Amino acid sequence: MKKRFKSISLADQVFDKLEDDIILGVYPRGQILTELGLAEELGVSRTPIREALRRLEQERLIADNGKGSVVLGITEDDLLDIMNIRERIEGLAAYYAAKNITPEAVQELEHLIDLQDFYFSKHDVEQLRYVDDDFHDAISHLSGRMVICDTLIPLHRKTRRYRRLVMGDWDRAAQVTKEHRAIAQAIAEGNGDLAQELMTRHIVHSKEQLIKEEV
Amino acid sequence: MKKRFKSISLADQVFDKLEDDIILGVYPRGQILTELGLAEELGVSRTPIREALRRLEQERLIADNGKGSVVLGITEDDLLDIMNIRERIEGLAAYYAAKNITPEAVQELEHLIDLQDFYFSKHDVEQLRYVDDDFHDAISHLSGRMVICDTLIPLHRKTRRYRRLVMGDWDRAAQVTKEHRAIAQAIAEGNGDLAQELMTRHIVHSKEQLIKEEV
DNA sequence: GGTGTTTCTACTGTCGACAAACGTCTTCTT
DNA sequence: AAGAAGACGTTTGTCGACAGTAGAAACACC
Repeated sequence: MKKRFKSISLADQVFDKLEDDIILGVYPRGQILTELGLAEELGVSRTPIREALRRLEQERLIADNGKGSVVLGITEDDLLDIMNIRERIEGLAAYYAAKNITPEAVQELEHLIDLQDFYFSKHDVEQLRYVDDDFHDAISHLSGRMVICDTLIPLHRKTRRYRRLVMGDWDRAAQVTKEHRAIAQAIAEGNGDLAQELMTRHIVHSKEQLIKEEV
Repeated sequence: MKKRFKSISLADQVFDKLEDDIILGVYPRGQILTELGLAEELGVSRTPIREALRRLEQERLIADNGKGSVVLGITEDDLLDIMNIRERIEGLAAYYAAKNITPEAVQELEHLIDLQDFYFSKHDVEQLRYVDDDFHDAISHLSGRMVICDTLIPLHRKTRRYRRLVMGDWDRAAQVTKEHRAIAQAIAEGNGDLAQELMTRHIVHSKEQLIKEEV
């Protein structure tokens, strides 16, 4: 049997945990994180902590403050900017995904759509949120354009916290599943222009929903 | 006298050097870099090298290959994607810059425009390239939107190599200086919509120029 | 009491060392 | 001769240690 699960390094684990905690607000904006403190808290040496902090710094989730790292997190302005950027870029990803479509890709998208329908029918908000993430990440990957992936996927991760809120609105969740299905179909048919337009509209809707919730 | 120059850590220096070397092609695509090899070559220990490699990995300039890191660099596809993304985002930066304009910001932009005119009159292509970089970075910063900065500035860095080619075309360089001046003026006047449109058109022109050169 | 100076403490930057993982080459067996 | 098994070398992941530094606190002096 092929080796399928590559061992995750401690540094990766620390990064995943800290990223999640910061995005979800476990570490609030303004909190100071020190390498030694985290090392003790997580029971590892400073080396993997350092690596994780540097990556968080590069994603601007924390900032070096001379004395420790201060948590920045995601502000409401950030969130608006993220949606504005996604609104302008994510259609490109869908376009290229449609242009590069393969039978395997179609299958992958269909699987995600099926999952989405399943969790929707079960009213499982948490899982719907994950599938939503996966759907958008999958299309980014299917575009085959690395720069687009690198631009979009960090933005997807940063919206995780708020995605939960949006998906909690059941009418919107129903609309999302419908829009996703239409996008997947356009991509499967290789209709790049349609996929691009549907995706852009989808993000615009999500942005409007988000603005509405914040008020 | 105030301490003005913060000491740059070895890791930062290594990162800057490697990033430059990869973007400018000193390390060609496909070359394998090992931590130990670089440590010996640069005369530092593996720790700062590791940190630099991880950051390069996050920018997808290299990829971990199990045995060392393989240089990816910037492909022509990447470059096209970068310009497509900038074309869609950089107008936003200009828009916000115009909205947040301050007297200091106006002065900074005017200074960059003056510099640009100066180097243009001296036919100094190399310096023009730097000023071009600075101009676009400055507008990103003036937008005051961190997510936009984080999206655009890495893309600016990655186009450094090709910017030199473009600026070598003297007609285009003249046009660039004119377009920059118009953008700076729109921003200084606080005209966000105009700044956005001028900036977008400017990037579109640059993209078209780039495509023309590659053929 | 306020201000400049010194000390102190906590943190980061860097290093060398050790162990685990992975591929490679040799060697043994059939 | 071909294939399997094991030894070897290279590279990375992780650790603890040491030095340098920057801010804070304590102290002395006016």
